[in-house]
Amino acid sequence: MNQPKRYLDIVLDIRKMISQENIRPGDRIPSERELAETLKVGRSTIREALRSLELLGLIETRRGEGTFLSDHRNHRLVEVLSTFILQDNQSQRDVQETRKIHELSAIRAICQNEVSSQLPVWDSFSRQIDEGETFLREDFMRELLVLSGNRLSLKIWILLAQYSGNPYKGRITTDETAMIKNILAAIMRQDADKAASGLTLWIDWLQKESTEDDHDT
Amino acid sequence: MNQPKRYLDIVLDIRKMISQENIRPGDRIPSERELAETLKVGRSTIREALRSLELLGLIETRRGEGTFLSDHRNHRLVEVLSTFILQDNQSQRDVQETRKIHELSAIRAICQNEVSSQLPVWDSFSRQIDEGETFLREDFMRELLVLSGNRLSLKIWILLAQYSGNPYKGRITTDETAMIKNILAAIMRQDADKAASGLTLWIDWLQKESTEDDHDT
DNA sequence: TTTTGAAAGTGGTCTGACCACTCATGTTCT
DNA sequence: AGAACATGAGTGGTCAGACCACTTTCAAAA
Repeated sequence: MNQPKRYLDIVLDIRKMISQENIRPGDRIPSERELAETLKVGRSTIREALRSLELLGLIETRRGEGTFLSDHRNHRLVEVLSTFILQDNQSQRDVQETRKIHELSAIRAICQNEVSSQLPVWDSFSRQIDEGETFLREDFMRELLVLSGNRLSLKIWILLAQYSGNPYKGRITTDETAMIKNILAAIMRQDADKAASGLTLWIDWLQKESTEDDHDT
Repeated sequence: MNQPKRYLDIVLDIRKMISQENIRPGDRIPSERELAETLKVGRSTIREALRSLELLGLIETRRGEGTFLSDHRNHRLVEVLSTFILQDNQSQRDVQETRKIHELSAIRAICQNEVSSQLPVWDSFSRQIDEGETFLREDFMRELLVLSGNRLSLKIWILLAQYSGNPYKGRITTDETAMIKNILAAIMRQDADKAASGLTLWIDWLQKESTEDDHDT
């Protein structure tokens, strides 16, 4: 019977402490020595837990200052993780697929809401396309997630977006303008099914495009 | 000029070593002491890197045996992240909504697949209802997620299920049998839209039924 | 008043020491 | 010979203490 790993308990303890003390993103958490004494474990054990959380981007450490709850704006872990996890095809497919799930649900939610489907932002996107301006695909997608109103879904999506390479990272090309305008039109007339199928079309097209362009970092 | 974190380099070094030595999932990687000597750093630094990778589910350590490349590419990160993500996002609505998103996507995926939509399990559910047997709502939902084939989505769903408490925990009642049979029929004739709308109906009904349980921690 | 610098506090790293556990090897007993 | 046992080497788990590099603070000096 293997003992449960201490440092895992520590991770949970720290999390509990954070919620109990009402520590918010950006706030400082107790020092390593302090945590070690409070939780009655060695400092190295504390550090193993903290380093794990740091690699996940959940906390941020600054030498000489302390350890802080992160604002969820960090990438650090992503490159590392992608080289490990995403080598597995099934995993990578799942990430893409799950991301798509959230995007499709978001666009459906928007269409079903009279307010968010009539927002000037859609017109603005449409006008940008007409005027030959480009924008980041990711910005468009993020807008969908934000306006869907589901903050949890948004957070999950942001995570997945970090994991899922760069088909979304670029700017839209003229090849895509027709598809996007279709989507925008569908949103503005609150046609959820058409908007969803249009978005599916676009995403699938994007992923097909990116499989031909393969880079290594 | 802040020095870059050592243990982050170590993570990359270990990754490089793994690919160079052609270590595959399930294989053993060098011991901590060995790594420390090879990479010319202290053992504690090595451990911080390894613990991070372990929390991510990338490696597995067994006391007395060694450290191994993780066999199953599990997304343990989701579990850890969730405890942090959900802490400030206590809007139970978002959790329920996101859960629904995954359930609906799952049932759609099943309908669009000739194999999974024709599995005997659906007939089995149907027969159980006819014979007056009951089953846990959660078991039905889990079946959906499992058969959707997206393991990441399943992981997320399991998490959300833990956080979203009650409505799914019970057994089906006679009030629901008609709705469920509708859903099952739609699945078996691969009617994704009908299956999805039927499931929506059921879920909304469930949530309406239990509109008195509101906890905050 | 402003500047300076020493001290305290913090994370980063290393070392050496135990402990608990697994496994292979050798030894003893039957 | 075969089986049960004992031992020791190797490994991860944890701890304590020691430096180092860095930041902040604040009292002393200019």
